[in-house]
Amino acid sequence: MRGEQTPKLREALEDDIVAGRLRPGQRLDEVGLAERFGVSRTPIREALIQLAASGLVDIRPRRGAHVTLLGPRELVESFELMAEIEASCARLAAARMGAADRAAIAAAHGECRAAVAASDDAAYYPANARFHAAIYAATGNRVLGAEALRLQRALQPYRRLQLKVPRRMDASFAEHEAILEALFAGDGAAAAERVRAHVLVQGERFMSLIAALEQEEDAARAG
Amino acid sequence: MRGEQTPKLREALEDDIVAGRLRPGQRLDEVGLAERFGVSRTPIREALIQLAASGLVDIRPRRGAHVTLLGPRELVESFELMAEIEASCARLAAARMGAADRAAIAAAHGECRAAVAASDDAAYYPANARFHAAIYAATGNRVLGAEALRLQRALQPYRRLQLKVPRRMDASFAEHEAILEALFAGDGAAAAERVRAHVLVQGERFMSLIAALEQEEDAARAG
DNA sequence: GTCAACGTTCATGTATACAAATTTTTTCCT
DNA sequence: AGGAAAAAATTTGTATACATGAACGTTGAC
Repeated sequence: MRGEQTPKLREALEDDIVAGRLRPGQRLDEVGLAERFGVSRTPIREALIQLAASGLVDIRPRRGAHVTLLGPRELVESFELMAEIEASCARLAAARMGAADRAAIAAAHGECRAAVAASDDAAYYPANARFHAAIYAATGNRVLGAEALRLQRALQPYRRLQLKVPRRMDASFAEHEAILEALFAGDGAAAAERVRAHVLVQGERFMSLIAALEQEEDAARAG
Repeated sequence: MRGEQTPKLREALEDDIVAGRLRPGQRLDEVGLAERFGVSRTPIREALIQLAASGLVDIRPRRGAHVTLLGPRELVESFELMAEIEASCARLAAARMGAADRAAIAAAHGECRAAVAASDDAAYYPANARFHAAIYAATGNRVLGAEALRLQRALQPYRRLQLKVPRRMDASFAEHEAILEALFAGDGAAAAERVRAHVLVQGERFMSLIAALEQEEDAARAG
């Protein structure tokens, strides 16, 4: 074959997972994927290994690859890590961001506001992701930014579950405003603390939702 | 073949890199490694891909795999990320650690003290790593701890360069004592700040060293 | 009727084969 | 002799083949 296949395969599978077309826990059959993409198992395996490294896929020896399904504990811990990293980003961004960073953050915030005004969930998600990513970029630290982005993607499949939480968008946007205020005032400590709370509360919301879903499942099984 | 080879290969190569037997920048020839380990290229490639994901190896399409060689900028940024993550670990550990965690931290600190007393560099390195790892574990957050450990290993090859910095061990140990004091007093904010400074100053020491080395090289080339 | 043991089937893990690309070496021209 | 172009050689990326281990269904016994 002509070009390098593995990177394209990795991106395609990553998009499928992040976008929710492949659900957490779903099996990723090598031969099936190979047929679907018209390649051999070799580049499929290499792509899966890379996805496993970034946390989107879980490979267990002789048991195949599955879309990562985080348990309650891992989910809480992952959100705590995300909260810590994002808080660090906010603190550093408050101290270092330039005019372009400021503009990018404000622009993403504007997109969020538009989505809230239109009550458009589908539009709020990417705008929210861009708002956070703009803060990562404003740190000027690419290694840190890449790490934050990796975690953001790994947790994205679980954010989808949160769609049903009532008035989620409004609360999220209000928190964003408080974060932006602290950032633009150059108050790194306040920005960090607000970001930490913003991310942690998301994790807690998931936990409630997951607990509710599991209770439903238990009830369904018992009934 | 009998067992799964890829995990063993990954560990062996990881050890070689972390221990400095494979130097940053060094080429990792697939067929050479395959012959050395008595396996085919397939598991070697898979191990290299995993190492690339954890940051120890750098793979560029059609140009082969090399032991990761961080440039000055990436090195500074990586140490900043490490400092932020370790600071988070310290803050959380101060709030959550139990008696067993306390004992593990104190034990590792004792090993560091012994190495300092004996002026034994070779013994200080692993003891230092265990001291930091004990703090990661004391957070009770395995995801966060795994992330901290991954970074610790990825940066280990560069710590080796620091051997020549005079009185490094004494300064490091004094900083450890201050960190331990804050941790055991339950002062998360102080512990976090002291850990952050402790890690950041290491990064700065490397930078000075690297700058000096590069100047030497330039001088050698010019002379 | 349920459970366990066995055998079949299928997927994974590794080896080998082949093609494309990069690097190195050689050769030719200035 | 120095450099550029071409050819050889090495190396990566992918495909295919094969062996081992796991999942599944079937059959038998209690």
